[in-house]
Amino acid sequence: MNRILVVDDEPQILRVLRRSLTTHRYEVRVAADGEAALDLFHDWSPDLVITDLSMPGMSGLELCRRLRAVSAVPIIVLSVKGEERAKVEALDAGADDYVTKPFGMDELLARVRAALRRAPAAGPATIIDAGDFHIDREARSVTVKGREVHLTPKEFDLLVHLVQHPGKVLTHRALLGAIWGGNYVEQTEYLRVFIGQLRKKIEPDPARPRYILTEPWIGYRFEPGA
Amino acid sequence: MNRILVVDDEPQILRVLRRSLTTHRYEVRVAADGEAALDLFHDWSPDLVITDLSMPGMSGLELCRRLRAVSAVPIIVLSVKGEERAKVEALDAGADDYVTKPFGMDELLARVRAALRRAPAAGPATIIDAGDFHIDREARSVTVKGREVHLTPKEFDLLVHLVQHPGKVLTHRALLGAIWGGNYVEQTEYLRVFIGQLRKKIEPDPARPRYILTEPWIGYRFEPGA
DNA sequence: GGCAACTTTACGAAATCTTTATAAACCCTT
DNA sequence: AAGGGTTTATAAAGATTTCGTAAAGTTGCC
Repeated sequence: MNRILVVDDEPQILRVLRRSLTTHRYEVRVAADGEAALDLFHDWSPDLVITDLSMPGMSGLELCRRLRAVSAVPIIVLSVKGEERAKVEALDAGADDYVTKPFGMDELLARVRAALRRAPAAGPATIIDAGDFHIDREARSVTVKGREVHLTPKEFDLLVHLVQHPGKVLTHRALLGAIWGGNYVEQTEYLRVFIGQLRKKIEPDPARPRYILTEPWIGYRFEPGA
Repeated sequence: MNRILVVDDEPQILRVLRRSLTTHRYEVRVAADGEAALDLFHDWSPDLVITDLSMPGMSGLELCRRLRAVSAVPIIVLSVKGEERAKVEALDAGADDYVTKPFGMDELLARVRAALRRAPAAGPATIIDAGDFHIDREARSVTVKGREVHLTPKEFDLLVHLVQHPGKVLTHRALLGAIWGGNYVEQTEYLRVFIGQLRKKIEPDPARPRYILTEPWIGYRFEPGA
């Protein structure tokens, strides 16, 4: 069931949207302003955001930008303004779609479906199964061939990143950027020691790795066993 | 530069769209009906499709479905109909967005940007198939006639470069510049030894090369087998 | 303080890249 | 077709960079 966050300062709109969306089997939460929306977004990680453009405090435009800074979640902007200028601004601020009020509920629902359909892989699954590996991202637990292994946070993130791209070579920079952030893309020594730790914990014979293969001068590659 | 395929049966609309899109640095091709659009799509693989809804022959709706059957390319549907019904149908047929004529060009351009922004980064093809060769650039793997061969980074880059220009002679300078950088265009000895290494790994009989042919005094040429 | 996780350092081993040497192939001139 | 000069092929030694690993130092939290 997809989660939709609705942001608007008019209680009446909120009521209508919530009811329609709920009856179409979406899970809905609402926020009355941008601040509350951001909080709810972080706590609840919805699959789609529908926001009004003009709100007290943070505008819908600003909300788009703030969301885009941290997420690729689909955003649909609602507004009474039909002016082209506003549409262009909103779309360039990161909105995926722009619907002018008054709108037909069926159209909005169709646009919601379209936005969700193309959503980047419908949100990373919380459980990952790949070969000998079983990973639960929520519980942050890992088992290899049924044997549970304890990983530290960084080790866990590193493994998840590798497992999510089986067979592909991930460059040192890509891994460092993903786990440690963009300021650490040069610290290849971090990678060396953490890959070493990981192998010690998950490889049957750490000296001759079977899952995490090194691609000299480039990066590392994950091969799911079996 | 992004490629956009525009489909409409009205020459006037085509002219307007082509001009606006071209001046905004998109590469544009047009088709007057669905059949032509599908052909052009396969030959040209555009990054985005803009199509009218009502056309002679295959409708825009049908075109959406046919495209969706083979691709996730973003589709923007244009139509004079403002009826909600048509919008819902088009969006559910796989369209990403729906714009009613008459529309503002700025809005359409903004929607084009939005659609391209969330498109899965249509970078240069990651998989290259040429004759006996199968190269996956993401996995950095190479197979020749199904047999996997391991290449070092420089060897890999060199091979990819050759394979990307089958039948063409690449000069020493061009290859050196592409793989080692502009400061090494004179080090033809590098090329000699790396071409040698490559042939040792991929040629059935390295002494009588079949894939990587030398063009004396000029450079090297790649011939895909089969 | 004690513990776990992370960061930093150091060094031998491994892989790749660079350089060199020699033989073979090629082109041009005579 | 013979010879000289140039380019190419190949092997192998040398240099450089990176990788794996252990261990010591640091940070933050209970």
